[in-house]
Amino acid sequence: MARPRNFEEAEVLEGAVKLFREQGYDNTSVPQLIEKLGICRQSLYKEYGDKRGLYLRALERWGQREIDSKLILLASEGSPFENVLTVVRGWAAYASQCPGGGCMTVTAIVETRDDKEASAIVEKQVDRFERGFLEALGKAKELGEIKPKIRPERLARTLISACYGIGVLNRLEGSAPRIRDTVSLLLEVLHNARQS
Amino acid sequence: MARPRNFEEAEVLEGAVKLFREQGYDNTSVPQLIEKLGICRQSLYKEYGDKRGLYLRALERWGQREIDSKLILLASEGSPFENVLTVVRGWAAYASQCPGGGCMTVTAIVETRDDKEASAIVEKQVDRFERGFLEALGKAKELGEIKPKIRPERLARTLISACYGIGVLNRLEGSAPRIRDTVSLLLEVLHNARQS
DNA sequence: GATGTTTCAGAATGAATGTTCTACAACGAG
DNA sequence: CTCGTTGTAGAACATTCATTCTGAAACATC
Repeated sequence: MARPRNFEEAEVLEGAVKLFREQGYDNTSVPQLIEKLGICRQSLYKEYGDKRGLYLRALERWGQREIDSKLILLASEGSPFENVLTVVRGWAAYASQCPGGGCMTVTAIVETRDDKEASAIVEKQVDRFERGFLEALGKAKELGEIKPKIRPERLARTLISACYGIGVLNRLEGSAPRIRDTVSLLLEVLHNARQS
Repeated sequence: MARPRNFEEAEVLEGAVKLFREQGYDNTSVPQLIEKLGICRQSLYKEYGDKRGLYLRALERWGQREIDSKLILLASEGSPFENVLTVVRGWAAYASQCPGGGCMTVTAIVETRDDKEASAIVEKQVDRFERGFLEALGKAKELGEIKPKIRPERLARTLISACYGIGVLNRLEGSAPRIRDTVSLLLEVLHNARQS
């Protein structure tokens, strides 16, 4: 009953994630978004309200995708402790594969410190990630995979810190050795926590 | 032989550090700088070239001050290992004292990813910091304060990662427990590395 | 084929940005 | 005092930004 839209919701959001992730919020202009996303001005404003609206949706989508994949790994069958190791290794591998490139969440933490709505989205995702670690470690403890005196909460929180620390340093050229050694030491800590 | 200037170099730079640190580069406007720094437009441009010039100077000053204070602590008399502990504890204490507030270096890493000059300044400071840790840990090893099998490089790199990881998380509300546990675990790792 | 509705494409708008220009003020030297 | 120099104050400028507005285009229905 009307002219068909020329864009696909999913593609637009995906493109927005890409642009905002690579360039940040301020350095991505509306004209640029229009050009790269294949959506016209009017539709963008009709669909998302404004630039910030699109950003928030993109941020949420990025976090959802990023964290979901980790949670699936953490909750998958087999040894929960091994799953934790897999996620940590994977996080590090991702960093080393795209040096300089980056996690949108890290950018958002720094960029949107005064935007409560954006902060809430980020916090939610980080919390989900941490809970994922915590549940896996809790299960590992129940299964006797880690020593009784180890506190899963503390380990989970440290893993989160390490992950986002890696996320920042990955933005800094010449930090590959730092990331490598950090992960190596982290894995050693985990190894020591293991019930042998 | 001319009209005396109405501003003090040091004050201007100090104010610029404060503003850029709190708000970032993009969100700090030239009018705002003029208003808060007590320097007039013309003088700002004459003295620093442009806004970015002032930012680079401010970034350098911040890094200089921040890292210098750590290096002094790390190289001070007494046990080098204890000095490392002091700096780590101090870094964490600073974070917990100003939650949400932040290290200008962390912001710069994220904000200025395409600015080679700014990146160079940041890298230089981070390297200095890491070398400070490394030298202290090296001395500690010579003195037999840490176990022979411990590699100071790896430990130093990990400490850097942890510090800047803390710097990011400090921007995220509700991360105080994460920071606390991370430091606690970090100190435990150091404790285990100690030659008892 | 005409009508109604939704999308599209781009011009128009108004505010904010960084930077430059202009006129005036304050000093030291002659 | 007068002149040359340097700093100040703020107007003026060009650009860019996010956003809104305008008119044509593309479909479904009648």
